[in-house]
Amino acid sequence: MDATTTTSDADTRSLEEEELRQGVELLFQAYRDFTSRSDAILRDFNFGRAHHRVIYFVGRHPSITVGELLGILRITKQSLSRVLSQLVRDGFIEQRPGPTDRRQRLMRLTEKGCELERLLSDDQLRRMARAFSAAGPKAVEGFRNVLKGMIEGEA
Amino acid sequence: MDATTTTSDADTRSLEEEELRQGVELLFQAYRDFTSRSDAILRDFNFGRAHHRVIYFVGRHPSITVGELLGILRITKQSLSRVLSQLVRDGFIEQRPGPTDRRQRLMRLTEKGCELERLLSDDQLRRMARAFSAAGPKAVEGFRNVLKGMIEGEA
DNA sequence: GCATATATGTCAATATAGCTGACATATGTT
DNA sequence: AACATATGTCAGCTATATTGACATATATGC
Repeated sequence: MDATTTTSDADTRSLEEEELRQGVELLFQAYRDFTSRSDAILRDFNFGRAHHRVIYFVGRHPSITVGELLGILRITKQSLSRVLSQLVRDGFIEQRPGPTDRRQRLMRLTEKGCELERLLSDDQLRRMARAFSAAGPKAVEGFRNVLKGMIEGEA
Repeated sequence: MDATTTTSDADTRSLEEEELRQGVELLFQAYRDFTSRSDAILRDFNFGRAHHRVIYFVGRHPSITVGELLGILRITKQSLSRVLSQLVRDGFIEQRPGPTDRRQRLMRLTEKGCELERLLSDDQLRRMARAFSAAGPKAVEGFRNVLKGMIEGEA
């Protein structure tokens, strides 16, 4: 009945919309596969994806404050608190009072935290590297530009 | 202290790795913003993102079976069951026994389901359209190619 | 110095979305 | 008849988020 296997009622939609929907679907699947790997490692530490995100962003923004991290993650401080206090307690992240504003807790990865970060990132970076080199530099630039256009405020 | 504001210890990493990490970060932020919008609409229906995904994929693959949907979503039937039975009960999705294999439940959106699908997709499609047209057709192709390279098995 | 605002932490209750395991039913296949 | 498959369902668990309320330390403005 259907000429196409996957996009059955595409006929009733414009080509342009079909292109957009294909983009949505690709993004969903890529993100799903992208995040579906480090979980085994995390489970060994009794951690979840939330811990990964915290480790990632603290690693990338050393001396970040709690408030800034909340801004990046867009979650509540209560949600962050649970994972963050575990990470601090277990020695993956250390906090120091801010030099000028001592209310702040500046965070950075410990040596142990760096190791875990690398362990966790490895698969994602490899996957990204594979996709980048398969698609080529021009494609990578396009990838970046489209993503930037999708990010809030960067439009 | 830092010459760069965001990527402080980039200096100790290769340019290539920095490019990959930038990709990871962009993907995270884009996906976060991309999915952070339809939620208000969903809440009016007492639905969550899981419902959205089911509606989306049933809309895109009419006559899909439960098993196929599970394969796309990569969740367990118990997880799917909760949201799917709500959607069927509330008349957004209808199920019919398969014509050849009557064990199957072929699913499709009802009229009501189509309306909701459009309502939910609108924001995401608009956002995608904005990013696509801002970045240009070459970038869109690159975007697609990189994402495809990140999808399991498509490497 | 007092009042107020900010940065952070914490307690408690709740919701969503996933999981595993076990078992049931209907139907198809051999 | 025996077995396999597609689906459904019950029960309990976990992770991750939410809101609301309140506490503490520190900054800042007057």
